[in-house]
Amino acid sequence: MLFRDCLCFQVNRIARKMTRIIQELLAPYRLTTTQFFLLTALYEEDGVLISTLARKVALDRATLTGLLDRMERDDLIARRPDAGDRRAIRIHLTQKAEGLREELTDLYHRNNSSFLSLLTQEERNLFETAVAKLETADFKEI
Amino acid sequence: MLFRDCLCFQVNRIARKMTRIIQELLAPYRLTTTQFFLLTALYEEDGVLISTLARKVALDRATLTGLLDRMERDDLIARRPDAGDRRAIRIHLTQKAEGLREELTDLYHRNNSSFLSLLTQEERNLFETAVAKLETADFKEI
DNA sequence: GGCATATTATTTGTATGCAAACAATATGGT
DNA sequence: ACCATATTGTTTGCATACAAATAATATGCC
Repeated sequence: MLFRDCLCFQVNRIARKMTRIIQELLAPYRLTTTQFFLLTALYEEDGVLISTLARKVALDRATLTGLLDRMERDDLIARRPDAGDRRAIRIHLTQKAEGLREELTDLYHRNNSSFLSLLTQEERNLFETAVAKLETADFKEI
Repeated sequence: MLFRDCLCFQVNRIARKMTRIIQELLAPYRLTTTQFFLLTALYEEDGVLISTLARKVALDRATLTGLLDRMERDDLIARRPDAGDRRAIRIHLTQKAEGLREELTDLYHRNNSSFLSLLTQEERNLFETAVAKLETADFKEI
């Protein structure tokens, strides 16, 4: 078997490529792809705990700490203490982020449609299946 | 459309998960997943130029500089000047890396089989097609 | 109430990953 | 030979990404 046939490598390669493509679209907004995804997640539900957000975007909480630091610096989000739990912090969108909501949501849909338009319906279904299978697999005994 | 339905996000998510799974398998060898892929590429063809290697593993040359620095530090590869072109550098596997060839190749196949076993033959074919489409698309006008 | 345990977010340390700029060297046209 | 241009690998600066350890706070059990 050849190196390039490795499934993990292939997935990583197209992940990097897709990320770079979105990155270019985001240049006018001075946002990274990860920040864009995080904003999109927050547009769906604002004021969530950092832990909840981490689960939603499938990133480590430690990764979110730095990410949120930079987004707070750039006035995109604000950290606010949770009322009931003094350990917890809730993330809120700023006015600036709200102002970008429509444009970024539109960009999100256009970009996703662009990716999806490359695939047939059958391929889209497969992708969903494959993602679901890889997502739930535990790979305990390789 | 919901955030998690985004194709780019999904691909990135499973890429991270697959990478983490390989990472655990590699723990005994003190190798990262990227280093493992680079070694696998070199097992296929040794003594290649850094630029060639960068194209093969689809990484930026700047990324390879650091990667190769660490692998040289860990005595896995050696940089040697090219005979004909004084700008060029060829990457060679060390004895230590050669000593790991069989084990790592085996791990590579077992792991890849494990991932592939989740998919039916039809799904594998469709996946390959989808990856190829995403890989060759240029996304000039989104 | 008191304490072992879990959860929350952060810190630290390391390793990708890329864009832009750079120095050294090749190459091609004249 | 000369010079504009391209290519090669590196450097710098920035932004992920995660493991392991940590401090602060909740929770559950007695």
